[in-house]
Amino acid sequence: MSPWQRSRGKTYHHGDLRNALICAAVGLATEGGPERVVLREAARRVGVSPTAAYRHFDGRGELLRTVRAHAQRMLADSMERAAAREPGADDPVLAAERRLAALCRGTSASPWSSRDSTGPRSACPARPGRTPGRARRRRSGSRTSRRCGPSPCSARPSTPSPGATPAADRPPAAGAAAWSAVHGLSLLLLEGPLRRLPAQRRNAVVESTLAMVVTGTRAP
Amino acid sequence: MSPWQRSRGKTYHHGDLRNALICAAVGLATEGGPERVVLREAARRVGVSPTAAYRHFDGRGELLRTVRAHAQRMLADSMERAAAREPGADDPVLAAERRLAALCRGTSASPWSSRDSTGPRSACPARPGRTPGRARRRRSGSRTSRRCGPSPCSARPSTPSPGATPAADRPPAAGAAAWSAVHGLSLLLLEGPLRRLPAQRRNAVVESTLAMVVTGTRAP
DNA sequence: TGTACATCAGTGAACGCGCGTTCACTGATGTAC
DNA sequence: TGTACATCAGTGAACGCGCGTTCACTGATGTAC
Repeated sequence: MSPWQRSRGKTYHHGDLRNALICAAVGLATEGGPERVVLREAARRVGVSPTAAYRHFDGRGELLRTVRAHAQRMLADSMERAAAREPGADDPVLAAERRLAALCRGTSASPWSSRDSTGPRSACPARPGRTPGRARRRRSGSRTSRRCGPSPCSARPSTPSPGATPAADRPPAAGAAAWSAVHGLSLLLLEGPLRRLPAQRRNAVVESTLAMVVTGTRAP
Repeated sequence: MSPWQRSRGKTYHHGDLRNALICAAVGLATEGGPERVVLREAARRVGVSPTAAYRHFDGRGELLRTVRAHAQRMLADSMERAAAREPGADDPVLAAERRLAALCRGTSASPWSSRDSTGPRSACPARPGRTPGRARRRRSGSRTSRRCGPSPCSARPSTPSPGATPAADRPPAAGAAAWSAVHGLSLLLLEGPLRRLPAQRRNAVVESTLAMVVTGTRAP
């Protein structure tokens, strides 16, 4: 379809294509994990030819990396917001436990499973045997990127979160235990056998897990 | 290559192709999850043409289902073996806790992440848009399937395990908490950021998580 | 003990599909004059 | 205020790839006689 044949209201220049593609890819990743981030499908959802994506990304790899960064930011945001909502407590131990529980709730409340930020295979191309050619060099400082905000999908920009993933090579054992529980809970609820649990049972499972984490990691 | 051109020692009839294909597919799933179970690749690893697989499976879907069942059986086996190795205790509570811990160890010791048995997308075809044709009807009671054992990859046949996944629709909340921790731990260790942890730290993380589960789910 | 023959279990070529990517192109946009 | 023009941001066609699957085939195998 030629540009002038487009229906009225659709401009030839999208105006925010980079962010729109990220949003579409984020949707794909949410639905089926990083492997489902398919450049052509993202372009299709935005209503644009696959080629257009190469104006904004070096290729599928860069789109995927961008989506991953976005996922991590959203997860951190969700955790931070949950922790911020939590009222304090006079007892510092109680306050810490509440904050931990809130962080955990933030994790499982996020539409982003932590799998998307932790899985090692997220970085692999969908077709491992493919040798991608060299993407054309993009122009820097394009009008569009100047015009648009840095955060797609209406997400607020975020600062690094203190609740984010600890260094992978040296996790404190108790922290890793809590991490395991929250990570596992997220996966079971978001994409595992518990994903169809009615809200009430779901809450019971979440609270039960948090209670286990808080009680089980408390100093003896 | 025609059969008579094959190197000596390779028979034209494989003799155990069904199991060999399952083993290859199991290897693929272990490396990269269910999405990586690629029929052609499995055939390639066995050294057979892709078409040959259709003598033993209705198509990729049936191969995948078989692999999944196999994964679940291996996981249950691993858990059962670990529990059986655990010495009893006079105190029934202590005995139950030990058994629980052993079951958990069995889970994370299995080369099969529980993801392979729990992920909802495991059932999806790798190429969702594909409409597979009708596979040819296979002959029943072939010589090969009569000749070969039911358990590929040298796995012992197993009985249904009491430690297997609880019913998805009605998990006891405390059980789900423990499940979350073990599930999460497995994923972090097997394919997450903790996969390169040295053995000592790895054990510390496992034991710490088990302690959290045991302490955290103990009746108050 | 041979032999003929039905059936089994493989083969290679080919199909259509969706993918990532490249190419040459063209209308839209912004700006210098 | 117009206009010419460089640049931007899209387009459609095409490429090669690997995939699942189908087809017609052929050698190996087992068995009835």
